[in-house]
Amino acid sequence: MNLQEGKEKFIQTWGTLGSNWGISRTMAQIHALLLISPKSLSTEEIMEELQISRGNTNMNVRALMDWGLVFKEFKTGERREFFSAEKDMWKVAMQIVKERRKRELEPLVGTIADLQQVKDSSEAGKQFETTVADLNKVIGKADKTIDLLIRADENWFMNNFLKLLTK
Amino acid sequence: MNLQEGKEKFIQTWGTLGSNWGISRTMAQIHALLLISPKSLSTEEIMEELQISRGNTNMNVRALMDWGLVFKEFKTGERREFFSAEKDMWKVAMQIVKERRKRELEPLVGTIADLQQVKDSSEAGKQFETTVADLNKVIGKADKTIDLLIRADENWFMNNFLKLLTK
DNA sequence: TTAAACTTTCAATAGTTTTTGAAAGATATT
DNA sequence: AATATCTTTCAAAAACTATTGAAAGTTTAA
Repeated sequence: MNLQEGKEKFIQTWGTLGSNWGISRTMAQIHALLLISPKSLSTEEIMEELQISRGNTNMNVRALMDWGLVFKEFKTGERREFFSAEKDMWKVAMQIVKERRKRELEPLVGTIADLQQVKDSSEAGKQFETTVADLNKVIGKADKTIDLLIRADENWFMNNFLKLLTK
Repeated sequence: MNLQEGKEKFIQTWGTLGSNWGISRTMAQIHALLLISPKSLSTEEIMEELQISRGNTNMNVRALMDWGLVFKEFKTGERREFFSAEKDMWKVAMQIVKERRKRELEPLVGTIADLQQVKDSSEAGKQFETTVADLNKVIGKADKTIDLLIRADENWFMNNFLKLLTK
């Protein structure tokens, strides 16, 4: 497999993976393209490389910036914007975990609190209460685990950063 | 909020959540319905409760069985099949993790091995190799973590099971 | 063996999501 | 101030995914 074939396969794979995870295929493909590109790319270059329209490119690049996975870069003497992705895959994974927690877990916690207000002594009511309480426990556990993971990671990063500064 | 409203909210919430995770909305709704139902339900009852067609019900119930989240039950003197969901939410979460690992992580490992065959000394080639190698490390880490999680869980279960047997 | 009860399949349809591309909106340059 | 370059928006179209419901298939009972 040569580089060109490898790039295509990587972009396709990342795209498919993304669509299994509620991320649009194109968004994941742009991300993949930027991940393997040594330099930042303009809208034009992304359009060209992935054969997609300007609007589509713009929308998805902005979504990637919302996710904190892609950043704008300005080049001196250039009016256009250039985009580049965070390359450290561990940071990428952490960022995705963080964002999903914010977008999904947090609203869920609120909903469950509401559902726990339901009181009903029928058999169906009992099962409902048990399931909701049990779900609440699992969500709580997941939330704590993710929190721990993020904290550990941030400390690790902070530690390295400090080491670098004081070296 | 009364039980009926609570049930509807639960089913809707689970459905939305599912669709963020690449699971079809209806599949997640059937799952939710079975989770809060104290008794197993027939196709007919699921159709009625969620206002969906027979074909749709059948397809999605089978998909849930594929995921190992729902089981057939036979009642004596009944020809129809009844369905019930695993109620222990921790087991549910574990089962989802296991299945996703099998369906996504495992194929990915193969693809990455292929991508690591690419050799190219250009700058673009270098970045490609670095990204793929880095991704490989993160995937490996994730895989090991999940493996540990599953093993720990299975041991825990096995331990409890043994305790129960020898009590 | 036939009929009844139930499950599965699948082509057509409905619904949802993504993409396009042209127009409008910015911002910089002359 | 007019023009050029680049970015953003959004309605319409295309692509994709889910759902229906009737027909075919299967199993059980008489």
